[in-house]
Amino acid sequence: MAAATRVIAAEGLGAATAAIAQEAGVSNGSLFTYFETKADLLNHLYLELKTEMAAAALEGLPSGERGVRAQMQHAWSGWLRWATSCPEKRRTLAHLGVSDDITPETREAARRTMIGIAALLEHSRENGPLRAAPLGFVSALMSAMADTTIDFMIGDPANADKHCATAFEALWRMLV
Amino acid sequence: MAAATRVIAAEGLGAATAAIAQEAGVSNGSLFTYFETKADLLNHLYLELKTEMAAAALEGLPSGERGVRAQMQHAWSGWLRWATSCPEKRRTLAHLGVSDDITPETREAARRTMIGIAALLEHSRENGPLRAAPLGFVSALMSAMADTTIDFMIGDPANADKHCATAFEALWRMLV
Amino acid sequence: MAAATRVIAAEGLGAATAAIAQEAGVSNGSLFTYFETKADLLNHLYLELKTEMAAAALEGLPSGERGVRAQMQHAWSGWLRWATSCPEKRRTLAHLGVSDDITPETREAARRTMIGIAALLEHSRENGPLRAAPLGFVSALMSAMADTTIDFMIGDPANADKHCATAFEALWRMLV
Amino acid sequence: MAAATRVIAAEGLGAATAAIAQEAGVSNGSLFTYFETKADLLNHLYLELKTEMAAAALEGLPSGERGVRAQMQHAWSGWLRWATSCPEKRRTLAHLGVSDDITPETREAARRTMIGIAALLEHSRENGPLRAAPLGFVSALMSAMADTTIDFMIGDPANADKHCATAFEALWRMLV
DNA sequence: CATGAATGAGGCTTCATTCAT
DNA sequence: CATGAATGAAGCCTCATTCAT
Repeated sequence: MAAATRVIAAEGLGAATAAIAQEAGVSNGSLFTYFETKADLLNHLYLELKTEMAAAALEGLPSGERGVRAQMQHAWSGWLRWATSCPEKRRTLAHLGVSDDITPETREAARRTMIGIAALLEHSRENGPLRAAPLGFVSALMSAMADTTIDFMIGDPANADKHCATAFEALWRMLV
Repeated sequence: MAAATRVIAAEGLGAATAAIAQEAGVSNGSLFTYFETKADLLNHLYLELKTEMAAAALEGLPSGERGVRAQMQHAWSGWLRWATSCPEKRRTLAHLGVSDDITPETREAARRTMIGIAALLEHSRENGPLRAAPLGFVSALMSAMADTTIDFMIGDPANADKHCATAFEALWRMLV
Repeated sequence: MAAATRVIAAEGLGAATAAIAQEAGVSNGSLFTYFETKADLLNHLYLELKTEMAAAALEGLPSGERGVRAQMQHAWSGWLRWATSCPEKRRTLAHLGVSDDITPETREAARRTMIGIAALLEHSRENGPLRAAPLGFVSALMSAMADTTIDFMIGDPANADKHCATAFEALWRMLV
Repeated sequence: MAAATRVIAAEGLGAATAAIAQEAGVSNGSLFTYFETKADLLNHLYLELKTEMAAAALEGLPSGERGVRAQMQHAWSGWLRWATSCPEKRRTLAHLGVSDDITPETREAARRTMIGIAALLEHSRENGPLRAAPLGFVSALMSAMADTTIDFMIGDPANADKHCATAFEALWRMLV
């Protein structure tokens, strides 16, 4: 799993299964003891990374009495910090996100791991101008902004925190 | 070029050059008379589609005296309308956007075709809260929002105009 | 052994040893405790099935005083009844019969298990037109006719007995 | 095609496509320019060999006024002579005949190439003891006898003609 | 003796690219 | 310049067999 993350981050989804196996220190045949198919491996990896990302966002979430903005900002920071501190995981996740090998079932499962964040988002926008839009749409907008911000944080580490904060303010203006 | 758009929209970047040639009605060998390499073809296609997209956004742009908001809204609508009315071009562009075969030079050239939009954006945010952020960052945020919105417009055509408008308002709140 | 019969009947000689082991309810490794090699397993299986087939043909053979035709017909019926009542064994035997993994030694041993039938055949043809042909040739002709008949009995069960009798009469005309 | 015949005769159906390509003097990739699949190659080969075999049996067939027995004997000789003079084709055909890769369509097409022989057979048995049996059954019996005889002719070339004649007499006793 | 994960050679097939015609 | 057969490297996956536990 970790080996696959590294290899895919470096070579993209075209990475050979043999390369992943080698990076993992096992024979190429062994890989298929654990995953029936390359696609199967990719699906597992996608779900694992998404789950880890969601956990990073929600870890140590302040209680609701601190206000939903504080909660949201915490989640945003956690999310972006995780992504910038594990650039390989993030890069691999980006590759997987656009792969045709990821099944709808896996995407749905991944969506469910982010349900906590969706709840926060729902709460944030409930009285704001986006209150009438589909939640999935608002979520997707937020994700897209996060991804973009992460790219800039990685590309310009000196100002990473500033970009993170700037984007959050922009997001918040969008929502409320 | 059009053939490549159709084939890549349908089969992804893994599409065989032979399939593209066949769709274009030429022999597979001929393809390499026009493009040295598959990667070369992809780079040309990327640039062409990006250029067309930028043109669609800026076509019929109202004069500055109508206000920058009106200009921006026009560009936004043009952009999204183009993307939703040519889903194959849009899909192919999305594939190309994440390809490792697109060179930095091509990406830079593509960026330049969008310089008109960037100028609009610069003007829009000049007194707003994002005035201090790098323009590239703000551009990327806008592009990400546009892409996301396009997905929802295509997925829910009945409400396409509503989504388009909703997202523009959100974008504008972000900017000013 | 029984598991191998079932699996090979279903999947052919390409059946994986792991599949056979699983069908037998043992681990794939254990299979190689009993058989050194897949080829070894196949040879044992071939011999077992051939032996069983010969036994089915000769079981309850009437005494010689009833005449050699009666004996031969009994053997023929027993043989074909066995094959049609155990189609998996028959199918597997057919697969094994053409396999390169079956050694000459095994084939020779299998031939010996059918020595009783050969004796009957020898007795049947001793004054007939095939008296001068090599016994092995006549045996092979009979086997080929039996195999063909079995196929038609399995494919057309309603007339199985009729086909069995028809073929025996044809065989007998050949022999005497 | 000829290369495939040689390689399959020597190595069986497990023969690697690469080996066939090499024997044919082309690269392994080229093989798939002509045949979509290994199975496709096998089906073509099967049909070609069957067609050739049928042609060999019927070539120079005497006119009906010489009597059906003379015609049948001519066909039988032609058939067996072809098989014994091209042992590789014959061996390959035997392998293909039991392969799961040969589709029902191909088998049906092969059957049609032998329709001339079937007609002869129909004529031969029309007043004989097998007149009531399905023609397919009688055909299959004849084929099985032919195959067996061929094996003995190849294994004992010195007596090939004698075996050929012996078997024909046996066949004729069966039929009339 | 049983287990089952590990092995790695080998098979089929794809495809970007070349080149003789 | 067009053609399309030929190329062969590379990829995914299977499976008989081994061996540490």
